[in-house]
Amino acid sequence: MEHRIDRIKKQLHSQSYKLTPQREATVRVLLENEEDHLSAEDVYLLVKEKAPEIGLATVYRTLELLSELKVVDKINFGDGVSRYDLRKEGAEHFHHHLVCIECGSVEEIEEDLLTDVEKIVEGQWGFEVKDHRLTFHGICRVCQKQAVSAASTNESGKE
Amino acid sequence: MEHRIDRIKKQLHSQSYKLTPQREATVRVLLENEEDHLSAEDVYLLVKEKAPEIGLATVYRTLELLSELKVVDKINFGDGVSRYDLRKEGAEHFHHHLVCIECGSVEEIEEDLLTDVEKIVEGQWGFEVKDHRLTFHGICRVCQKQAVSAASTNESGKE
DNA sequence: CATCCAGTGATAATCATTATCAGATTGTAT
DNA sequence: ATACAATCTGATAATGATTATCACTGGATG
Ligand SMILES: [Zn+2]
Ligand SMILES: [Zn+2]
Ligand SMILES: [Zn+2]
Ligand SMILES: [Zn+2]
Repeated sequence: MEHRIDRIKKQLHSQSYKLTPQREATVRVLLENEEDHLSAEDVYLLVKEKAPEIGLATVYRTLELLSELKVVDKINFGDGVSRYDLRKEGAEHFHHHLVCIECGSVEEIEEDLLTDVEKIVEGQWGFEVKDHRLTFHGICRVCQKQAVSAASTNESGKE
Repeated sequence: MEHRIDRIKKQLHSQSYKLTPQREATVRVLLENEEDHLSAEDVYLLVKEKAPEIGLATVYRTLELLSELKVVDKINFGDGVSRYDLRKEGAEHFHHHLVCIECGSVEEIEEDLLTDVEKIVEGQWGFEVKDHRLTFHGICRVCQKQAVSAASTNESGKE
């Protein structure tokens, strides 16, 4: 934790930005909720618990700054809000997501998976890939099981 | 053109929706600008040229409806507006996009490219893929050429 | 005809995000 | 320490996209 804060601090300093208390509080919230996909509002409410004096605008500004520095990636799952996702240590690219259309859960995929596809895109389309966004929409493991058990219940009930 | 309108008409009827004049005008605009990625506002302005009496709300409603019927796909390139992209005839999945971070141009990729990746996701993550969104961010062919020629100009100018 | 109801247009309301601006904080030169 | 400039912050207003509301229309049904 402290280690990662230090790295981010250095990254900020390298562009002559400071790690102010507000920025640090925001980063801590992101680190503590790394598995989630928080909106700016979500982050704001969580930061407020520790640093009640912080303003919403500052949270937006901080997230924007972290986004420029590639500390976080901004992503949109189509529900009208931007979400902010910490980039894993040393990750070259943004990771992928599995969004369940039944329960709304979001799972992460760390593996790159796109190496071959990017080669094709570079070779065949002459497009120099810098980053990507890949999201799959479908049915998660849990919802699949529920569908199966619901079906067998119906069957035994001779519906 | 008429052929595709007919198919969409049937698709609407199959869910007991009607192809009203407003809806038809909207669909025609989408067909005539298939290569673009229009926002709701864009569509509204274009439809107004032919059917000046149409209201913005109706355009939003129509796009939402077409989206549910999978006639169009709603996509967000991160610029704060939703864009609507006609699904190609008979296409199983949404197509992919190449967004240039220099000039903002958007190129399309019809080829699926993700068959293998989806197999992995289904096998290894147990996730049943229904659809996907894949966007590459990078430098398009044109901007690459410009960068090269700019560099050689500098060189010959002994900058 | 009377009734019903999906669909429509105008416009108000909502909600996320951005802009503004005065005050606080920091670093630095004197 | 004092003065000064630059950065940063919080409150709040403004913006802009999208959604909700509501009265009205036109076609279908009996
Ligand atoms: Zn699920
Ligand atoms: Zn994620
Ligand atoms: Zn370009
Ligand atoms: Zn497209």
